[in-house]
Amino acid sequence: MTTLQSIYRHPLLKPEELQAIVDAHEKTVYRKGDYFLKKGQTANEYYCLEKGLVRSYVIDFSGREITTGFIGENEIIIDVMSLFQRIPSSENIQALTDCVCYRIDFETFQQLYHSIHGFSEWGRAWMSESLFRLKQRSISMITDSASERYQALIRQHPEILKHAPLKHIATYLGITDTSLSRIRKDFVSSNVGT
Amino acid sequence: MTTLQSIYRHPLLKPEELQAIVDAHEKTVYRKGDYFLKKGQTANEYYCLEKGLVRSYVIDFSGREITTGFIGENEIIIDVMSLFQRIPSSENIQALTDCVCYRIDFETFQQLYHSIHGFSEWGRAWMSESLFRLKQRSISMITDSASERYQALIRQHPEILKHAPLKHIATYLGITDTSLSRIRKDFVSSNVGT
DNA sequence: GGTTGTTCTTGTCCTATGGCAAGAAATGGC
DNA sequence: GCCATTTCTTGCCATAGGACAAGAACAACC
Repeated sequence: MTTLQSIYRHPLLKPEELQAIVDAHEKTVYRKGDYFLKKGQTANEYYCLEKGLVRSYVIDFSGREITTGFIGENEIIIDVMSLFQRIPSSENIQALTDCVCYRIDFETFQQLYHSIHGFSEWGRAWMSESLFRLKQRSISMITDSASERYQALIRQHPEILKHAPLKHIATYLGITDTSLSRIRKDFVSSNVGT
Repeated sequence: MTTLQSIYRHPLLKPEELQAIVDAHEKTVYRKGDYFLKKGQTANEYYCLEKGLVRSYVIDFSGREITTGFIGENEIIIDVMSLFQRIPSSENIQALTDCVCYRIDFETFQQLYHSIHGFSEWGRAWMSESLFRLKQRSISMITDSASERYQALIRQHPEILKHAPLKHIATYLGITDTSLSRIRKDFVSSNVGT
């Protein structure tokens, strides 16, 4: 199963429709450090990530980078608000590693979205799940300790450890890199022998 | 401008299409304490709120209620994941006051959604904005102090003060009601004479 | 392979918020 | 109006995580 097939899997998409969607994508390569989207730009496309790791972040009022998300393989690299509302992005999206991905531009997407019934159903399902995950994240910020959030993140995205510096992970968790360093030390020593 | 017209305003919706959408809703009344949706139920409709205030919440692992959102007038009362994915809801949605709202069931919605081009555009725009607001909330949990978050919430939804007990507001902000009580005291005294 | 910049760890002390408990105030039946 | 319940405030002490700074480890570049 390819990246695109796994991303677009949906019960209402017939094989030939899925094929049409897949064919609308164009393979693209990004190098570590490249930007998929910069704050202030209006997105004109989105990307399905086959290989690599990506980070999105915003700059807060005091100039500090706050990581808003990590995007892993078989996930979509997109600023929904910028792409669909045609407004300048408020976040930056940057490759943490070299990336292989599949690009589709807005116009092509729109045309497929409105001509293939199952595709707009897929789109709504994808948005629903994004909303759900984001809500889970908000709840986790409230109910879980920083250490629990760290462990959950690493469980879901172990590749982050290799490619993102502590400070990026820390701002995603809502703590300082100093604290994360201490949390990680406790975590390691509590695992000795396992 | 009625509640429904304000909620469904969209550049691609022609007046007669908007009218068809509006006509598909049925006025309903809820009493304070009533549930729009309970955890475990699968949503079969959503509601546009004309008058009143609503709270959504989940129960965490230790049995504590965590407020996940407040819904005010001219906003939509919905569990997106449950309604569109046809799965049991993980949250409870409850009226904090008597409410006047307009109900539309899933089947009717689906039919309009797929027959009126502008309506699915509207739906996607609504989802985009929901995602955006939720992301802003996550960022705010990281960059702002509890006191700043409280003040922002009250600015956006002053009616919450009258209708929600401290403990509901506190869990939404991610703090205890004790802390919120102290924060509010500081806030009041810092505003003496203004 | 040294130099420079970045990342990570660690120490010390500080602050925001939590936990718990008691009492005061408000609210809701009846 | 009275009682029971819930909500809100306050005090005391505990704790998680922050601020800052120094040094160690690592990486990158020439």
